[in-house]
Amino acid sequence: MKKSGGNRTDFVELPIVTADGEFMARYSRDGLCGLDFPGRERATKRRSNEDAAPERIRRWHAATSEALARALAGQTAQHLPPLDLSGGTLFQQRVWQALREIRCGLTWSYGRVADAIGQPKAVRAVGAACGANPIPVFVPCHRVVAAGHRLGGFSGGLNWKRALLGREGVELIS
DNA sequence: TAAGTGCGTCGTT
DNA sequence: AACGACGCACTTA
Repeated sequence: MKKSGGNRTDFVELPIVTADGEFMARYSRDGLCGLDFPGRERATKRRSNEDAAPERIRRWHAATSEALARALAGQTAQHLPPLDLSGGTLFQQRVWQALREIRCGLTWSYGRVADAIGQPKAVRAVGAACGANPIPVFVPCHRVVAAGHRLGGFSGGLNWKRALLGREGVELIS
C-alpha cells in the first residue's frame, strides 16, 4: 500500500449534530481541512467513529463542535482547531486568509477582498476562490457580498448565506 | 426602480 | 479556450 505524503487521502470525517442538521467535519494530519453543510457531504466519504479517532483529532473535533455551535448562533467562534488550508492554490489561500479578517457582523465586497490581497482587478477570481472555500462558516466566505450590499452567490446555497448573515445581525438588501 | 446586455479582468480547469 | 459566488456602464421598460 502506498503511503507517500503529499496526496490528500489521509483524513478523517466526523459528524456534528446541530439544530440546523448534521454537518460533517474533515480532519487532516494538520487540522480541520473541510466542513460540509447538512446534506452536502462529499461523494467520497471516509466517515469515522469518533471513539476510534486519535486523541488529537478528538480534541480538535470538540473545539470545532463548540465553535460551530457559537457560529450558528451568530457569535464569534473561539478556540478553533488549526485550519489546514493547504489544499488550495496560492491565490486561493491568500483569499481565504483575507476572509478570516472579516469580523462577525460585517461584510466585505468581492472588490474589497481583491484589494486586500493586492490584486484589485482579480474580483471575479476572488469569487471563484470563495466558491472553493473548503471550510465555510469558519472561513467566513458568507460575509463577502456583491457591490452595493447585494447578496451575491454562495456555493452552500443562498439560504445559508442569508441565515448566517441574519444571525450575525447584518442588514440585508431585499 | 428593476431588469437585461456587453465588456474588462483574471485564476482555474 | 471556456467559464465564473464580480463590477461597471448603459439601455429599456
